[in-house]
Amino acid sequence: MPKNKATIQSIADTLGVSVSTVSRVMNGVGKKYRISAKTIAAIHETADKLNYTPNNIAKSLRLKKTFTVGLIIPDISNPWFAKIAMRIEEESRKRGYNIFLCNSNGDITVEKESLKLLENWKVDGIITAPIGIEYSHLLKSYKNGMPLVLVDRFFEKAELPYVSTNDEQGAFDANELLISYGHVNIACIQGLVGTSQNRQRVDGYKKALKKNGLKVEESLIVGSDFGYDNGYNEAKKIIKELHKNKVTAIFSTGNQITLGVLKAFKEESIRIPEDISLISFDENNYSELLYTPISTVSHVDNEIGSKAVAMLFNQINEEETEEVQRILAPTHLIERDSVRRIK
Amino acid sequence: MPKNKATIQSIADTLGVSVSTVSRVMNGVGKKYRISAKTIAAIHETADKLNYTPNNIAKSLRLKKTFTVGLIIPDISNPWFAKIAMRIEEESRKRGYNIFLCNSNGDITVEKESLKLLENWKVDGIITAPIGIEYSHLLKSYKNGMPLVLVDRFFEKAELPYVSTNDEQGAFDANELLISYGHVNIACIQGLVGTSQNRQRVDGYKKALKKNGLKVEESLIVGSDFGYDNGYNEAKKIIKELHKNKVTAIFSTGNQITLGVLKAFKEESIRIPEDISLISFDENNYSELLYTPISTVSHVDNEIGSKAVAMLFNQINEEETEEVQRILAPTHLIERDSVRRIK
DNA sequence: GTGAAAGCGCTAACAA
DNA sequence: TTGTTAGCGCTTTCAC
Repeated sequence: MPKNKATIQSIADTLGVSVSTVSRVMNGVGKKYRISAKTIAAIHETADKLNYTPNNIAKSLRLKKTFTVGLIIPDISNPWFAKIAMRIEEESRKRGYNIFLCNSNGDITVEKESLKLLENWKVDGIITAPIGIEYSHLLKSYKNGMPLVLVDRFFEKAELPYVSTNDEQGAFDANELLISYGHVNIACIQGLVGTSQNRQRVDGYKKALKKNGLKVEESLIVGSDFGYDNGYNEAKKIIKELHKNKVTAIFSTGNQITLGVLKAFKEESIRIPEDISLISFDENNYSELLYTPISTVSHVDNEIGSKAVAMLFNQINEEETEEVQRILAPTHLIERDSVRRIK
Repeated sequence: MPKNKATIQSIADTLGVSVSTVSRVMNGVGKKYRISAKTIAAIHETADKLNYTPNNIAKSLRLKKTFTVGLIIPDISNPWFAKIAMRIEEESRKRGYNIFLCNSNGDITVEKESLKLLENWKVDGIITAPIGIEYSHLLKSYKNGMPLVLVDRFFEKAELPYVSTNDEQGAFDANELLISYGHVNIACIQGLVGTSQNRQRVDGYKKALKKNGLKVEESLIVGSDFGYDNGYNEAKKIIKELHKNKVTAIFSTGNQITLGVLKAFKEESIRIPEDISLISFDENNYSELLYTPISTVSHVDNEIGSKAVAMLFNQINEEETEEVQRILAPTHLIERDSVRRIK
């Protein structure tokens, strides 16, 4: 807090009026209290002169309301989360609320600390894209009366409101496409095990296989996180064992994984889709501009952020407290050139 | 602020001790004051039982310090800014500080509002990537004693500390490369006019031309913002007038512009670099995986965020108040296949 | 039309 | 070793 010292008190003192008068004027209810136009003008003037900035901290303490919403995101540098964060910020600002941002770094300990912190800051509500492994802390906070909405990821079993996308359906569709094109040995490069996202996508993959009478070969479900390196490494392994695993198509569960796979294929001179087919979760504006335009599952939904904010404010304003709301937005398939028909 | 009611007062009451005792225990200075182990345990226990969460608002008001830094970013959904924001959050957290996030949406009015807001919240310091057109509000705040650091963009004329990259040099290098490969009619697709970034990049372009005895043709400097659509539209125009403008190479000032250009070229069946050469500002992990791997100017510097935080804390802790610090990190050229030698 | 004063939850100087 | 109390800046009830 820098030195700026002006308060309503100091304004009142220099003008010889009371703090209540200044407070009223600063809050724009001057004429409602029939304070003389002269006084109002004088107050504004000295406020300017003294470089007065209202103290929201004091205001919040007094009002027991901070006009602030806390946001916990695993990684804002991920465009997907960043886009959601942006919408949340915008929508909150429209309602006169500000954002307290916390990165959880994909680390459950940091997530828990961040939650505690936001509670300490007495934010009016919390929106979070949880790591997705544990939720007792979130549930506790929510049960304790903290307005809370989950975005992007959720917990099937918990009584926690969320807005997310139906990744399982998306994954299912992608793999059905692969199967309909004749692929049987499909590798799945998964993301962070234990997250709802990963579970949904892998489940969609499995369901598509089963529904089409194919056996789920656990050794074909590989990888361990949503990063570029994971994609790169797993792709290299798959290529090396092509004679053994007979893989003809890969289902990548995330955009960074896909980029890693592409890099590996390029290094090994593996052509897409001639040598191997690829379909990926996550649509990006560069997807069609890659050396082979990639077929993707798009779960872009610009409304996720705004829906979450709306849900949160429902809770804050205690409209419809009856039951926890859940929204699952649909995904859709974008077909390009990365999948080859082999039958 | 949800209902949670426990305060140190209520803990004190239920235990029949004083608030100071509770305060001391909650702040971990219990034994320093030789409070009995029994009391300490009892306090922690009831705190737990009552679901006590410390009130940072009250604490801040009392201490006149919020342990909070404000961050104003034009567009958090831009990976470049998001990465910086992430580092800033991380580094601040390490120091026990939290982030108050404001999106300026590339709108100077919103930027000004955000600044005012952060002042009202009495943040201990501000880091901002300014829109880059006006800076009087920032300067005023800084002169008033608010610790402040600019990132990514800066004002040559203002006495404001910043950490940014030397985009002019990067642009210069890129265009010298083009020229050394025999290109003479080079189009420059610029970003938002008036921003330091754009100015730097366009200046680098001009300098390279001049230094090599080429005339700067203003009609070849086109475009108006850093978006995808701008790249797309301008590329289409350039192609349409190829017989007139004789353009053989394009210098794109940003990654989204480049993606737009690529899309346009693809639609028009323009080959890179056979039909036209392309070099772009901004390296991304997909740059080498595009249908033609793109030569880029990389200004990736993971240290921008952490340097900015370090600078800010210098100010907050009033170490070295003597002069405003400025850092310009170097860029470097990554050559790939998108530039053709024509002489 | 304006003011006095209580109190939001906390810390820390001073007392005991 | 623990307690009492003033006060951070603000809003708002009650009083005049």
